[in-house]
Amino acid sequence: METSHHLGDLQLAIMRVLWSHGEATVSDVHETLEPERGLALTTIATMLTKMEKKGVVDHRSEGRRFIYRPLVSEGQVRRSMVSDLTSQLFRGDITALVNHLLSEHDIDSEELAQLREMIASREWKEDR
Amino acid sequence: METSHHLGDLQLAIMRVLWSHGEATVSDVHETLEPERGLALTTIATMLTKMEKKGVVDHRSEGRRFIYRPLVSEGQVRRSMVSDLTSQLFRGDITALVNHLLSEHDIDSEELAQLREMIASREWKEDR
DNA sequence: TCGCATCAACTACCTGGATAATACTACCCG
DNA sequence: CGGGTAGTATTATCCAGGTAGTTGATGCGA
Repeated sequence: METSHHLGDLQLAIMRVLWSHGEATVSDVHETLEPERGLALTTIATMLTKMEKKGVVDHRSEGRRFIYRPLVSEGQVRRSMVSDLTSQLFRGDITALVNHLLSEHDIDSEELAQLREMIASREWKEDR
Repeated sequence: METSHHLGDLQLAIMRVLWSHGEATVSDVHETLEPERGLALTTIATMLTKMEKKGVVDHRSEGRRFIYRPLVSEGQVRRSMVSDLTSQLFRGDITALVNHLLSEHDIDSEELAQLREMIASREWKEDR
């Protein structure tokens, strides 16, 4: 598997709602996203239908309303999207991506220290 | 500026040809991509037209054929696409992305050492 | 019970990426 | 000079993401 779950912007926003709520109705999602997006409720509903067709969410009926539930985890989506980008732009070379991040994006010394920490603890784990 | 140069798969492949050749005709691009993609020449031509309309390439005529030239650098595209992904998936937190890379993608100890090196040299540069 | 509010279904439209056939044009060669 | 060829322009299709109106069912409140 590892079936390239490529999601668009709105789809991600919807997934984020589902991930944090566990499950949600169309209205729930709509209300949550209303402030920053101001989309019609039908837009959300349509999107959820499409996403269900794609297999990233699922629903069950409760009375006349649909309760949606994520079928893929945030981790899966991240892995898949990060992998896609890495292979597209860096021929799959993760260190090349990190190198890019270090040289082309602003990282302050505090963050650098954090990164050093992360790597160190990875290395310990490695030769355990 | 920093105008979000979001490119699709084929568009990236075409850009890569232009970046490595400096400039190229439609046929050049077509011949280069033929092996792995097997696309019609007109497909490449159409794509280049669209890309020109978007402002990522440029052309001049030489006789009856067009010589295309990239208008954005590989670095710009990378920055822009990596930034997009980072803000989409990690709320712009670069260290979160690196953390994700470390824990969710396979990195061998040699690569870890490389990363440690990168960070170290960054830190020196930082407190110069 | 009747009408209104709620909610999903259906349909539609726009954009951009990907793909390609067909049409047009200008040059070169015989 | 006239036609074939090389090469661009035009046009079209398909798909997915994004956006939303209209319609249809249904249950709740007066």
